[in-house]
Amino acid sequence: MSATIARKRISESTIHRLSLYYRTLSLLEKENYETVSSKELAKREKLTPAQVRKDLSFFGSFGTRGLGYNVNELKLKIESILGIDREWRVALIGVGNIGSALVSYKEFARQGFHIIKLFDNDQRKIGSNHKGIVVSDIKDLEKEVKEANISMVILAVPATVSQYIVDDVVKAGVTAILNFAPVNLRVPPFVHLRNENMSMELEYLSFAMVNNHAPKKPK
Amino acid sequence: MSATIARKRISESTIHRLSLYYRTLSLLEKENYETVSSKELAKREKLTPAQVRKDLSFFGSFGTRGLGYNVNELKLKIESILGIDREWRVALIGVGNIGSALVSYKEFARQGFHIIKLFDNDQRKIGSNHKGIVVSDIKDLEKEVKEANISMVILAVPATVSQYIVDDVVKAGVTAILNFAPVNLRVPPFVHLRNENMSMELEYLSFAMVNNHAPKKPK
DNA sequence: TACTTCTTGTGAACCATTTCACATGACTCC
DNA sequence: GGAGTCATGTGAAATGGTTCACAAGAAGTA
Repeated sequence: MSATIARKRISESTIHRLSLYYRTLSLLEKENYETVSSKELAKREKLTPAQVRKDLSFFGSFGTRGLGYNVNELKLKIESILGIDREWRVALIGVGNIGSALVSYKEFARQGFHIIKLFDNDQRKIGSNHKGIVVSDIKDLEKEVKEANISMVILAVPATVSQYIVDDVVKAGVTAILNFAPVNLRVPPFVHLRNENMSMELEYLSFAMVNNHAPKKPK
Repeated sequence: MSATIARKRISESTIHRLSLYYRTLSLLEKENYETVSSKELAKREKLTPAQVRKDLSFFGSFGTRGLGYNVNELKLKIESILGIDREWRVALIGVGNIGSALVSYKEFARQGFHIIKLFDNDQRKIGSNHKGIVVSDIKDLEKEVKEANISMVILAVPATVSQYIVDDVVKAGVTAILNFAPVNLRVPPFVHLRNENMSMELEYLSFAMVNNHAPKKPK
């Protein structure tokens, strides 16, 4: 009935792959597939069928032997595992280049991440309206985060100030932070911090080109 | 003299960590550090010193026993390993939300990735100017990519059209693509394709919150 | 030069993740 | 309902990545 609680520690890669499965299941659903096999799912993600089955097996057994997985059912299961079967109330801090792009990024909302508050420290931005949300003064962070019942923060502020801001965010009681600045932030052990480093993948590409790394591991 | 060619296959995680080391070394350089030990570097990245040394050891021995690594020297070495010791000519396709944010994203240029061409298929955008670059018609992709000697493409187009566009990009002879659309793209085996999935980390956060996953592996 | 301290570079040991391989169950068709 | 096919779920094996532990080199001190 409720989500299976994973006891064994689940690897980061497994979780990332669940995200991929979820996306593909949504697509399959739109394409009116009733069921899907680990083989088909694997093919779409360029993985092995065993990998797919093992990933899912950490959380239960959702398939039918001989048939595969019911697309809609599995999608719902993964939604519940990932915790995206609910509405997350998210604040975005830093309405610059990246920040404003993220406000309009529909993919977030589609997965249940709703940006409902914007903050900045720039007087010219405070009070302005982005996609129906008025930018608040970062000084009111703690108060407004609490009032709006925010549980996640996306940080899109310049690297130079991000440690100060993250300290404030933590003070405001937020325990999940997605950071876009290219810096290593310090947070207390009970706070979940993830970094989105957009240069990293470009650097990987450049490494691969220069070193003639095989683009994909051979099937 | 020239870059050490890695013979053993290097893991993706090692390369990603090199990116991190690079960033931290740049910082250390600014802070006027002469040398740095694997211990200090590890501390800053929340890794073990052995991990740092092992990563570097795949490419040579850059340190001095008893002393550590020369900050500037190691930085240059990593630049050369990652292939960011040169200017990469990059085209960005799709001047929407994300696309326009990326044009102004200074971090790319700082690492040698220069966006010098913009493309879109929207007549209202074609001809407009973003940060000094005039948006070209996607129809002229092949011609302009060749003329401008582009070797990498950043794809920031809607998921629905991205496969068509990536086909054109491949036809134009580009072999390194960074895709921001949440789809699995098909490319020939000789093309390097990386995906930047911005929802993935939010989903990881949500998973972690819901499942009380320890935010960080204990030291 | 002998002694101490520091820190690298690296095989070997350890641990985690992926893949294999197969028993098991579901469905279909004669 | 027996035979054939398909595809899951999962221990066990294989592979890959991380950490350990230590020999060896560099610098400083006396």
